Order: sequence, then structure tokens, then C-alpha cells
Amino acid sequence: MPHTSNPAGTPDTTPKPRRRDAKQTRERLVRAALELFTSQGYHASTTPQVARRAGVAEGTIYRHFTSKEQLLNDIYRGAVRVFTQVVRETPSKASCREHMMDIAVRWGEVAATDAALVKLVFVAPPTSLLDDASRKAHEEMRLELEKVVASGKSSGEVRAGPAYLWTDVWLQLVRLMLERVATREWATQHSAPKQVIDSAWDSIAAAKGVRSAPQPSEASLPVGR
Amino acid sequence: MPHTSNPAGTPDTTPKPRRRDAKQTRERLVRAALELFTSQGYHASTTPQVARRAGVAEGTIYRHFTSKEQLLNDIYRGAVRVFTQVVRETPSKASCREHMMDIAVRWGEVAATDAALVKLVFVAPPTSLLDDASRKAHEEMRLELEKVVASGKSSGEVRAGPAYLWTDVWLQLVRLMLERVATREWATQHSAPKQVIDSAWDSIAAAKGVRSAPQPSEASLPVGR
Amino acid sequence: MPHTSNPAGTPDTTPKPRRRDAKQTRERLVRAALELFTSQGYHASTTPQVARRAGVAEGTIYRHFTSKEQLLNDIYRGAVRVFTQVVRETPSKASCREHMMDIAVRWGEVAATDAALVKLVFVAPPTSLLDDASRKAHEEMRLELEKVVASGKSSGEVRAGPAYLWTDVWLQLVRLMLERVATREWATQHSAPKQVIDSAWDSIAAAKGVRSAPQPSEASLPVGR
Amino acid sequence: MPHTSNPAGTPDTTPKPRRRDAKQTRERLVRAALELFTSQGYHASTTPQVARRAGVAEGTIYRHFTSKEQLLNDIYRGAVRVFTQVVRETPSKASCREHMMDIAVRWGEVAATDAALVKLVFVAPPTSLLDDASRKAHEEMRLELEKVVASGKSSGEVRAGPAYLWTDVWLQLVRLMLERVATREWATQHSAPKQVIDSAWDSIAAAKGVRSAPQPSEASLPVGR
DNA sequence: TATGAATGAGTGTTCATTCAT
DNA sequence: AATGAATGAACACTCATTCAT
Repeated sequence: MPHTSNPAGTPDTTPKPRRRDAKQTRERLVRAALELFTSQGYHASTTPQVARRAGVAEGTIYRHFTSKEQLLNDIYRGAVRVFTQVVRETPSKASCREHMMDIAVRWGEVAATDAALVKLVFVAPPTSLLDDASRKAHEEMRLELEKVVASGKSSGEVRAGPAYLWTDVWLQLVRLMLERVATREWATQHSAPKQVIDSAWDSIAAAKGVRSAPQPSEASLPVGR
Repeated sequence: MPHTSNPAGTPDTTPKPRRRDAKQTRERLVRAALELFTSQGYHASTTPQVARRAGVAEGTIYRHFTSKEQLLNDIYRGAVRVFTQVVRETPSKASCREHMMDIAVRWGEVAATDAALVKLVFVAPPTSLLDDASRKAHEEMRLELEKVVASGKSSGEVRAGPAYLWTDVWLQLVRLMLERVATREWATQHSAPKQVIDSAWDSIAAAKGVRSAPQPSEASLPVGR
Repeated sequence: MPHTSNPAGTPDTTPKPRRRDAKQTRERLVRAALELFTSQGYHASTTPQVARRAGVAEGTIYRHFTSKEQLLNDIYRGAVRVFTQVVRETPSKASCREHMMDIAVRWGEVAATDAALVKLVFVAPPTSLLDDASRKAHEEMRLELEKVVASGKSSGEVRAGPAYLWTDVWLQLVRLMLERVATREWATQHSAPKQVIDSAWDSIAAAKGVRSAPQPSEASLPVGR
Repeated sequence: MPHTSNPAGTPDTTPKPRRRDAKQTRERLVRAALELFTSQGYHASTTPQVARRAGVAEGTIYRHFTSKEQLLNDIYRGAVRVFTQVVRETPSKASCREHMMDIAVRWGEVAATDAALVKLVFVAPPTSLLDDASRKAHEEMRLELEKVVASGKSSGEVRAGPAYLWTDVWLQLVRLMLERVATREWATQHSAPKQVIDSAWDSIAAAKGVRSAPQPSEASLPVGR
């Protein structure tokens, strides 16, 4: 065996590879795969690479995941849930606007902390490789957000038009912010993220002044969905 | 599948397909690869698949492109240039707003006509596989657009903040529209594309009282999704 | 061809061929490649052929060698070292002549035992495919031999002229012998090998009688090399 | 068509590629292939390369040769005949020694003039690719030389043992000289070529002085061949 | 649970050869 | 005689997955 690598900073006190419990191994694999998949892409990342980075043997992957594709999906769902959880745990505020800003800011913090998560879910989701469960998990996140938007609609803060549309519009702009934060092009404390979050709200907000007048009923919307 | 295919309209006078002129073969390859790459992804598309779909032998690919990666980049540049060209050819209007709406609408028409182009450039660009020339071509398009935004800034129509930021913001929302149009979730004549284009402008427009002009009724929204 | 081969003498206790230890597999590959390369040439030998002859899957080659070229070089170096070792282990005699005859004879024995080794190193060395390490290994062998020739020069047994030249001359003739022995055109106990070995010595020996006179200075030799 | 090359120095007066007569084309192909084959090896040289170097289209090769292998063999036979011709045309001298020295010197001149010829015939003959005609041509050359050696035997100048053996021995050493001259390691006017030619003769010459004692009968020779 | 040597179908690419022009 | 686009079998090499240990 040519090179045994000891990743920087790890105080390797045990000469023989420590008896890791299964949980730890699984997590190491998830971490390794997440980093590899988001930095090189799924297809460009090989299972030997994942194993090496996780510090385990090639075969070990298959004790925890039935296939490379399942590994991806497991990771994906975990990543999506992080964002879903944030939406659920962000307390609603007096205004929808404030509420959504909070969510965006917290998501931004996730992006700053764990860029890979953002890349996997928002920047370059491996759409064609996702299974039903993963798609459902993503839809759940979207729905959770849509609830917030919908509440904004009933309070008249959100402009006319279907809530799901404004959810997507808002997401699209927040995605831009997350991407830039994840790639460290923007720091969370800079003005750019805030500007984009603001404009995300503006793009779905009911117009001020005249526009803020009571919205016409949307009951008649024959929106297909 | 019949073993002799006669593409629409071509008066196939030659019984054997040998001796197509080079131009035609190259174009068939580009078309086949574009469709495959955008529907399955680059890595999932194999050279035998590309060749089969183009109706040529595998080796023929390499008479026209030095590698699969170069094929991708050639296609990508071609696709980007289509959008750049639209920006360049769209005449400027009295207002920046109108100008940008025009561009968005024309891009939308491209999306409706040739979905693959949109997918390649906006929906899932193969970022990590692009060479310098391709990146430059993309940057050119962005810059062309930025000029328009900048002119809007000087006329006071665009909100405070750097022009490149608002370019990206606008692009982000137009991207949503293009994606939905490309996937046929939205038709160009529907209201959703228009709504998103509007909100794209709103998200970068300087906040005015003027904007609050009476909106047309939304009652007719036949938004597909 | 039976689907389970049991190479001579191996007490095949395991019914399925999986889990051979690495050493064995590598050696089988080396053997297979050596035979193929020397009988058909490097380019005419394909990796499927090598694998089949070694009784392993094609991919297995690449667990032991990084490329077909590296496989060749590994084999080449191993072969060269056999001859180098013989030179090193042959004890020097009273006369240089005797010493070199010994070496030639032992080399001849190697040729009789393992013809492929001779073909690879002397008959048709794959010169343009050798890497630096391989070239160095070959040079080492030559140098080891040159030492012997040099000692013959100082004792006056070897004719005037540079030692490296006579080394090459001697090698050239011994090469003829090795080739014929390797191809079984000559058996080691026949007179032809002996005759050639004799003439190899004669071609570099100082002349008897008249020629054994004190050697002229070699200062004037403008031999390019 | 990307690049049209105009090989150095050719005063390309005719704008369209000159109407070459067949003879000329064939010769250009032979020359190009000879150079390529001897510098890179047969397998490493591709037919497109040969065609490009000859300044003709790929398909043109097959108007003059039925296959790449036949091209090689045609070239090989031509090369061998050059050396055969030299042997035939070198007038015999008073002594066999002088005669053979003459031949060696003339061959050396060929090597200096046209290194590729020597490489193809002596340094790295493509043994496994030669057809019967080529092998026969080579044998013819050898036989022509053997005649000279045989005449040396009957005059007592050549040592005891079969003429064909001494022919091979002599060839082996002359081959060394030719190789070095061909690679420009040695110039023909240097002493090394001469030294090696001398020693080539010595290795097959009957011993002078003491060694010139009556030769033992050759009846006992059990030389395999 | 973990290992890692082995697998073999599949990849992108090459190239000697053909043939309509 | 000459062209060069097209061919397709073959190539070296990869990698997700298996399984004896």
C-alpha cells in the first residue's frame, strides 16, 4: 500500500485504525460523498474516491448503501431536510415579509457554514438521478415555504397571483444569494446578500401605495397545477 | 423504427447515405448531442448514443470533433451565442423596462422553439466541463445584458446598487420563466411568463410611485403549471 | 478450453478462483505479458489477450499496473536484472577471458531456460517504449560488464581501444548466441554457442604473439560516442 | 480545411497541387512510410500520418499498396536489396579480408547516407510482420555474403567452422557499426567504425601466428541450425 | 462490520480500410 | 489516379459492484 494519509490536524493516537462504530462510518461516507459530489459532480466522483476520502475500504460503502445512486439520494434528502427544518423552526413574525427575511437569512447562514448542502439542493441539483422519495422531500420543503407565502397573501402583503408562483420566484432569487454565499463570493455580512433578499421580497410583494389596496378575490383563478 | 429514416422534407435522392456533405453530418451530430446532453446529462450520454441518434458511425464523431468534451463546448458556445444575438438585435426602446421585457419575451420564444438551448445555457449548464472559450462566450452574453441594465441605471429606472448585481437578479428570474417554458409547463401566451417577467423587472426597478399605475385585471389568469 | 484451468502442480484446494493472493496474480500477469510481448510484440499483444492468458479479468491488470506500458517496463526491468545479477554473481577468475566465458555460458543457460527474457532484453528490446528507470537498469547491466572488460584491459588481455567499445562488441556476439539458444536453433551443449563465445572473446582480445606487444597510447582515439 | 501545409523550401508555383505522375506519388509514400516506420515503429505510425507526410490523401495509399502491411514489406524488400546490391557490386580483392572490409565500408556509407535503411534491415527489423518474399530477400542478401565468406574459407583466411556461422558473426558486428553510424553516434571517418570492422574480421579470421596452425577437421561439427 | 482483490460490461477514442465523387 | 468523409471493429482503460476472508 503506497500512501497512508493522515488528514491534517487529526491527532492519530491509535496506531491501528480505530474501531469505528457503524454510525461514524456511515457519517464519514456521507460527508465524503457530499463533498465530492458537490465539488466534482456525481458522475465524476468514483466510489473508490469516496471510500478513500472517508478512510474506509471500497467495499464498505455497500454495507451502508445499496448503490452509489442510493447514497446520493440519501445525502440529498438529508440536505433538503436541513432547509425544510429551518423553515419549520423559524417563528412567524408580525409581517410575512419579516418572516421570509428571517428564513432567507438563516438559510444564508447554512450556506456559509456548509456550502455543499446549498450546492446539492439549490445550485446544481442532480435532478435526473433523484428517486421519488427525494423529489417528495424537495416538494415538502417547497410546500412548507408556500404556506408562509400563502399567509402573506391573505394578509395582503404578497402580490396577486398564485402563491406557488411567488414561492418559486422568491426561491429563485434566494437561490442566487445562497449560491454566492456558498462559493464565498459574498460574505453573509456584506450588503449584497441583504440587497438580493430585499429584492426577492420586492419581486413578490404587493405594490406599495395604490397597489396595497385590498386585492381582488383570486377565487376565480382557473390555475392548473 | 424503420431502418431508413427520411428526415422531414428532405428530398432523399441518394439511396445510400454515404457521401453526405460534411456540413450536414456535423449538424446532425450537434443536434443529436444537444438533445441527449440536455435530456440525460453529459455523462449519461454515451458516444454510441450520440452517433446512433445522428445516424452515423461512432468514429464519425471524431472526424468533426476532437473529443466528446469539445463537442459539448462547441454546442454550448453555439447555444449561448443565440441568446447573445437576441440581446444585440433587440432594438432599445424609450424605456429600459420595455427594452428588457422585449429581450425576455424573445428569449422566451427561443425557449418555446428550442428547449434544449435553454436547458444547456440556463437550466443545467455543464459548468465544470466548460473550457475558457465557452466561459468567455457566456460572460459576453452577460455583459451585453449588463449594458442594457447600466443604461437603465443612468436613466434612473433601475434601483441603486451595482448593475452587475441587478443583471444577475433579473437573469435569475428570467431563467425561471425560460425553464418553465422550455419544459412546456408554461406556454408563452400564458400569463405566468408575463408575470415572472414583470416581477423580474420589479425586483431590479427603482421603487416609484409611478409603478403603482393601475394593474390590469388578473382575473383571466390561465396559469398552467 | 476447459473453464477451470489447474496450472501444473498447484494443489488447487479452492474450487473457485476468487481470492488468489495478490502476489500470485501479479506474477501470472507478468508471465503472460512477457510471453505475449516477446512472441508477438508489444503492440500486437492486447490487454484482453494478456488477461486471458493469465486467467484473470481484463480489469485486474490495472489493479497491479497503472498501464500497459508500465507493465512492459516492469517486466523489462525484471528481465534486465536477471542478467545483471548473473554478472555480479559470477566470481572473477585468474584470467578475464575465463571470467567472461563464464558469464556468457551462464547467460546462455538463462536463455535456454527462459527464452522470453533474452528476447526482451537482447533480441528485440522495445527501445522506444522504455522509461528512464528501464534505460537506467539496462545501462547498469552494461556497466557491470564493462568493469570486467576494463579489468581485462589493465591486465593486458583486452585489445587497445576503449573498454565500452569492446563491451559492446562482445555483447553483440554474445547476443547472437543468446538469440539462437533462445529460439532453440542451438542447444547449449552444441559447439556453435561455444564457437561464438570464443569468437566474441577473440574479437576483443589483444593479439597473441605479435599483437601482444605493449599497447600504444589511446590518447589519439577520437571515438565519438 | 484547417491548415494547408507547404513543406519548407518547395517553391509552390502551381496554385493547385501539381499533377504528380504515379511513380512520384508512390515514391513519396515509400519515403514517408520508411521514415515513419523506422523512427516510431510500424504500429505507432498511422496511415493518416504516412499520407500527410507524403502530401497525399489517406485513400491514395490504397491505390499503390493493398495494405499497410504490404507497404511495409515493399519498403523492406527495397531496403534489403540496396545492401544485397552493394555486396554484388563490390569487386573481389586479392584477399577475402580486403573484400569484406570493402563491403563493410560501403554499407557504412549507406548507413551514413540513409539511416532509415539500416534501421529497417539491421537495427529493428519488423520480423513478425514480414511476408515470405521479404524473408527470401533477406536470405538472398545473407547468401550473397556467405559466398564471400566461403571463398575466404577455401583460401584459409577464415577460421574453421561453417561459413554461415561466420557470416552471421561478421554481420552481427558490422550491424553494431551500422547502427552507430546510422544514429550519428559515430561518423564514418572516425576510428570506431574501423575498429569494429577490424574486430569483425578478427572474430572470423583464422588465427595468425600460432593460431594459423593447420585447421582441425570440421567433420565433428554438430552445429544445429 | 469491514476489507480489498477481482470482476466485466462499458467508456471514449483510434485507425486501417472503403468508395462515391 | 486521387480524394477524404465515413466506417466499425478493436483498443486501452475505468469503475460500480461482489464476495471470500
